[in-house]
Amino acid sequence: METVTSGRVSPLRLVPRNGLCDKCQVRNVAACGALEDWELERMEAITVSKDYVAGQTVFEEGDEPKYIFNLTGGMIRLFKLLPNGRRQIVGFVFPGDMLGLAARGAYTCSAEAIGAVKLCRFPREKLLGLLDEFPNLKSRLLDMAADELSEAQEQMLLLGRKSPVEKVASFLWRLHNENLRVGGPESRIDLGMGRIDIADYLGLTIETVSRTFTKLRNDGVITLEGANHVLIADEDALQELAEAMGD
Amino acid sequence: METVTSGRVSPLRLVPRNGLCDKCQVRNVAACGALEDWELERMEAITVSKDYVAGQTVFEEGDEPKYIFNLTGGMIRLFKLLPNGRRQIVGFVFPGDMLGLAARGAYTCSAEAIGAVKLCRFPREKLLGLLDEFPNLKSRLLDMAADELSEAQEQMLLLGRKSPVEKVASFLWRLHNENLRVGGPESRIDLGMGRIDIADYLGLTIETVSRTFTKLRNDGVITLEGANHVLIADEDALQELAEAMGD
DNA sequence: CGCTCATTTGACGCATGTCAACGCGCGTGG
DNA sequence: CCACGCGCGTTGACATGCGTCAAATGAGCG
Repeated sequence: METVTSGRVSPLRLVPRNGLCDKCQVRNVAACGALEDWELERMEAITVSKDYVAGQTVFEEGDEPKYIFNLTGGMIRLFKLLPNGRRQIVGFVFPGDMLGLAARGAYTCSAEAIGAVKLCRFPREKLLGLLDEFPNLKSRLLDMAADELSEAQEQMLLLGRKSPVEKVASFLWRLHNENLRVGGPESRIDLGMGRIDIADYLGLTIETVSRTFTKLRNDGVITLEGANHVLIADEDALQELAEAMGD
Repeated sequence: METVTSGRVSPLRLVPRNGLCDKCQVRNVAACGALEDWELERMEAITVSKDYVAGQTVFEEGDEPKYIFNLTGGMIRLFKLLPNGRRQIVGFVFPGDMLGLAARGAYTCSAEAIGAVKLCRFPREKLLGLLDEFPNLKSRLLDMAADELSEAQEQMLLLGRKSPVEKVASFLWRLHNENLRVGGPESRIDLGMGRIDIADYLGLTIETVSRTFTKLRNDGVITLEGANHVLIADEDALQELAEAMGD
């Protein structure tokens, strides 16, 4: 947050043009925030806006990566499948995040819309071509890749070495921080997905996820508002569980 | 393997100079392979070669990332620790790989030499400065970050959804392919690390790792040559286990 | 009101972690 | 040269936490 990223946003003026990007909600957090106006125009020329419905596939693992995307609304799950059907969700995509960037030769995982989704689509080749002209953007993408890698490492720690309670607490803690980042409500978390997605993200079964929510409620750490909303009752306790402070 | 990476190596001539890089063993696989001779000279000017002994720390999670490294010999483990001491190894570094590149603001994990290690060290700021002059290198780093991310996703799948047998088989399969990549022996795998490292990489205990090796031996998939060398007895069986084809 | 699907809860078993003993190789020192 | 200790790996006995299977409950919607 306090790095290269933050210094970048300020000097941009949003001059009125008639393109997509002017009304883009995520421009301040997305990669295009690194662009000057004239660069943005070039981007816009190769950009198409696309809508997806809940459950719709954006791309599948192994597909030729013809496009790179920028999520402007909704939420996407990235996952890999084993031949026997077991699924691991390797990440969620939030508004402002890039999608399909890291793919070289083939998408390394599949992407599905969780709810209704809106995204900007760029032909991969053309975007990569622009990269040579816009060194700013290239650096920005490198930074984003670094952040993704860092998150992936954190997730490996979670999957390999955390207990179910710690996993669920970590998951809630992350959503909470994502809320804070985009200036959402203080302590009300919208899960935005079902128990299956949570389970496949945390390497658990839906039953264990459900039981763990119940346990956290009984321990006074959270309150449940229906199945899809969580109120943080004891923020310190949640953080300690998430970071596995108590043995 | 068949992507951007492979086309890159051919046009380079190794003109005789008196620098470090001329005798570098990994130049063909490392990032510096993307450089022209005059660029390489610039790199060399900021490069220092360093040696580490077994178990020595290269950097620790949270440290300010003053340096970026390129491993030229030996093997390094990257790991994260939980407050209670549990450890997750998030990756191994092989000769030719970059180290500490993704860090922004702080190293995201710790790095230790597994055996004796030799690496090239670049001051981070200076290297990043050179990036603006060498767009080739920047692209190459972006590609390397993409590959790392892909590996991380594969590891998440392993940690979250594979059984112990599948985990160990995957691990052996990876070392096997790494062997092939660098033109090593066909079916003899040098583990190069102890059971604790394997366990902390696969999210298991050392006992389970040991029992799993024994099971794979009894099932005729591998042969054990001491504790540190594995012969692949049934390559197809190993691959099927690694990719979780059965069940 | 009743269907369907998601979530919760319960009962049970097994796989994997835990704790402990043993064997082996290796270096050190008597 | 052998005795010893130490670290590492293997094996065994045991327990328990999580997955599996099944049923109950609840929410959304026609």
